Amino acid sequence: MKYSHKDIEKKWQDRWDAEKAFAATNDRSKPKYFALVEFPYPSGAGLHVGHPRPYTALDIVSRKRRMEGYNVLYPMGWDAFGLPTENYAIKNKMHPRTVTENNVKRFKGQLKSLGFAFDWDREINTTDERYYKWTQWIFLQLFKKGLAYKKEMNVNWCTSCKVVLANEEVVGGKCERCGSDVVRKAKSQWMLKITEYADRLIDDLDTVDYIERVKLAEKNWIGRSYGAEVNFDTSRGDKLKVFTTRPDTLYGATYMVIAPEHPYVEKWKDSLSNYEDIIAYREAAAKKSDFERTEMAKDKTGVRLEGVSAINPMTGKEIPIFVSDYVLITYGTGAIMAVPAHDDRDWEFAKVFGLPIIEVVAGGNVEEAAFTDVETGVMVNSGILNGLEVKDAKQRIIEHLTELGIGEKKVNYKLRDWVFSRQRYWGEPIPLVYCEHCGWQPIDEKDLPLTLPEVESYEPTDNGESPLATMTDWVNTTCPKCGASAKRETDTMPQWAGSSWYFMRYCDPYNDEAFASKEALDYWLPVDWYNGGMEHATLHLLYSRFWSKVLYDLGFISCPEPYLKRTSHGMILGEDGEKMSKSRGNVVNPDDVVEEFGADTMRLYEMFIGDFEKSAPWSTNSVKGCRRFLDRFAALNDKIVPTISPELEKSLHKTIMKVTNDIEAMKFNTAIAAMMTLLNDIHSAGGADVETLKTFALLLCPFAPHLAEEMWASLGGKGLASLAPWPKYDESKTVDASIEVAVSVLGKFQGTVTVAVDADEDTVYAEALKLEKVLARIEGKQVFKKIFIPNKMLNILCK
RNA sequence: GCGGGUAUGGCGGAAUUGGCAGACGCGUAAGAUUCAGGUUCUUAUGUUCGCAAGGAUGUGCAGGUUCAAGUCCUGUUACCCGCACCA
Repeated sequence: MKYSHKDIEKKWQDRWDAEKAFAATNDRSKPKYFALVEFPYPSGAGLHVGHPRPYTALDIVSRKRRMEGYNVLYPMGWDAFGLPTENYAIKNKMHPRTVTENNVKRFKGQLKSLGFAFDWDREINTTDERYYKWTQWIFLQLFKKGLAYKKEMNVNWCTSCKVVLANEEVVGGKCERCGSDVVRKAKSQWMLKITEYADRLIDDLDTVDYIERVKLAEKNWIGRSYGAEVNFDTSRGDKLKVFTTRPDTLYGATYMVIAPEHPYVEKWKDSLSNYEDIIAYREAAAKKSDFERTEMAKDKTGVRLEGVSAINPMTGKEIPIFVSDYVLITYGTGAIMAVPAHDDRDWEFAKVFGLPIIEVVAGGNVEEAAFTDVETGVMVNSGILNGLEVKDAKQRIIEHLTELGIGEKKVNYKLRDWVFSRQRYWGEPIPLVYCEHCGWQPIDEKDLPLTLPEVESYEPTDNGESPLATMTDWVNTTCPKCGASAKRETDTMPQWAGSSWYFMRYCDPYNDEAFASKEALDYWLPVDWYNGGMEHATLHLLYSRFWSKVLYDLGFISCPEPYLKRTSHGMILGEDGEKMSKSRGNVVNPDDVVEEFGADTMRLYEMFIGDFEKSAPWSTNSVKGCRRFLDRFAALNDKIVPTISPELEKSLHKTIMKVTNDIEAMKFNTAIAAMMTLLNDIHSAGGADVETLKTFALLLCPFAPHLAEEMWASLGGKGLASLAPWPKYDESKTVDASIEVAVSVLGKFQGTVTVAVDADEDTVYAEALKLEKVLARIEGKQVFKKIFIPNKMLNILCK
């Protein structure tokens, strides 16, 4: 059989479509399997060679599951709201919807050309009214549960996109998307209380099978730390509350620092003789972007509050208070007790301002550097804590502070609430109305979806208002509660909204009564295997877990964790080993590869390229190697023989075993290597019988489905190979009757002997003595010990 | 600074978890097929010494444990990815 990918790929794709071969069924008696890949943002650039890597991997898994008899759900959709589309639409004077439609069409064609076994009947699109109706509905549930609130706050403002960014979207002080500077700007924003779920988002990670680095990234991002809150008396007669993870060092607190934005600056205004200086410092700090602020991290600056001081509750000593931008208003209480002897930052600050450094944990030299070790030190200069280890001192002091009523145990998180508003057009409208009498009111659920109005201009406004704000007809409405005139919220939701629950919609995509029926959700959820990019560990993954937990608490779904298993793929780099980018000119277009070599080669290559979890550079030569393998596979069609040797049969069964196991372990590269070995074996043997070749075709089917179908059909296979039962191996045919055992003398390899499986030490030794090299090595010496590992090796020790 | 990861031929990568390092593929060389190029097939291919038989050496670097180390331990270097004044 001459292999021509152009002749067969379209043919089988059409056949799969016509037979709805990959549609999930309603047969709920079968075990289900929900395999999920992150749905793409349909950008104008089209599919990138990075996309097919995870898609192929889970395509292989889901195809295997289907062949194993599962009712498989492997869906695909479009995460289509978002800034790039809107920007492109503005630039080219098109409607974002048109841009989205075009891009989706292109993406879908590309995905189809790769032969993925997606259930296209369940295709979803976040910009579809019938979809975002339910995104809005879920938002309303959050609002009604008190998890959404509006807050005037300093937000991250991208100067180029003219939009507010979530903390997660700011990378190194720059906009994650466009790379422009991000500055702070005070704006009133909708917030979601993800912090209320911080503990569960950490603790429930123990119940799921995520690769470790994803769990770690989430834990670090949430940043839970245990410590205490302590109230310090001040000379104003009020209390200044701090959070510390080192309450054990309280005796060493020689000054305090509050953030420049701390409300006490205003509260204490009358007592502050240098109030102007403090305000000047605060304004200078506000002008700095987060990035600059971090850049200056090395040089500690600050201003002492003249006129107010505090009392160290343990030593009774009066200590000064400073404002400094190394203390963040957004973390803890926005104020700290400073212990220069045992904190690097406090130490640096103390050196600049000439403040006392008092050692309270022995073990270092606090004149040279802060001693921050918590494992080895012993408490000194610390009254009731003297002699204790740090760990015990922490506990003791918290008990003591609690008794005195001036402190208590406290947990803090780095995680901030989720900034949920965007001042852009191409997003889900937030379904809330502001009434002067009733405040913020949800619109009636019957009135959902609240559709995006047609506007003249999508341009963002310089004052930071959403383009929707100019649509007075749309904005002016009536209060759902009292009927008085009211105004709609004009901000839209962030792109993360639609993707926070999309996997649930796949379960029941046409439902108009609910986001999905309880029955469908109970059957399909949780997702059995979810693969996606590492970059989403702290964004999408966290957000969607949060929404899932809320829906779980409200009784809409039955699982507290949406994804049972999460894996992540490595990036595909350019041929030069650098990240693919237009500017480097190293971008490979998947369409070109499919055109020249075929989808099967493309799929095979992307799996063969290396360890699935690691990055790997593209190599056109290696692509050719994969094509060669398929050519040689197709050639088997002309090499049918009546029977095969026991050796070849063994090779077949070993390959079935290896491919079966390797797919589960995501070791797609070695699974393919095993099939290459089998192919070499068959060619060396001069061919194989029909049954062997049919089995081989089934093994290859998840990887290179088009050619596998073609081979299966030409060998007389019934129905589609994609729906045939997955091959089984005979355990007894995977073990060799005889085996090569390595022989070493004094740990040095000398050669191998062939013996029966499970041959004992004496037998192997007797064979070993027939090896010339072994004899030469032990000649004239006395063998005093033999180390024997059955079926592996024999090491002869002599002197 | 903190956290995580990686390091194996000319290249991408294997190695049953301590037991023959380099599977599989690419590339390269020689030969066969072909008018020729391409394709295909055969053989060789870590480095090094040697005409050869054969020897030595070899998994970033330096030690260690062990009969035996790519794999375990200690130290160290380089690169990649997160987070980053989080009290």
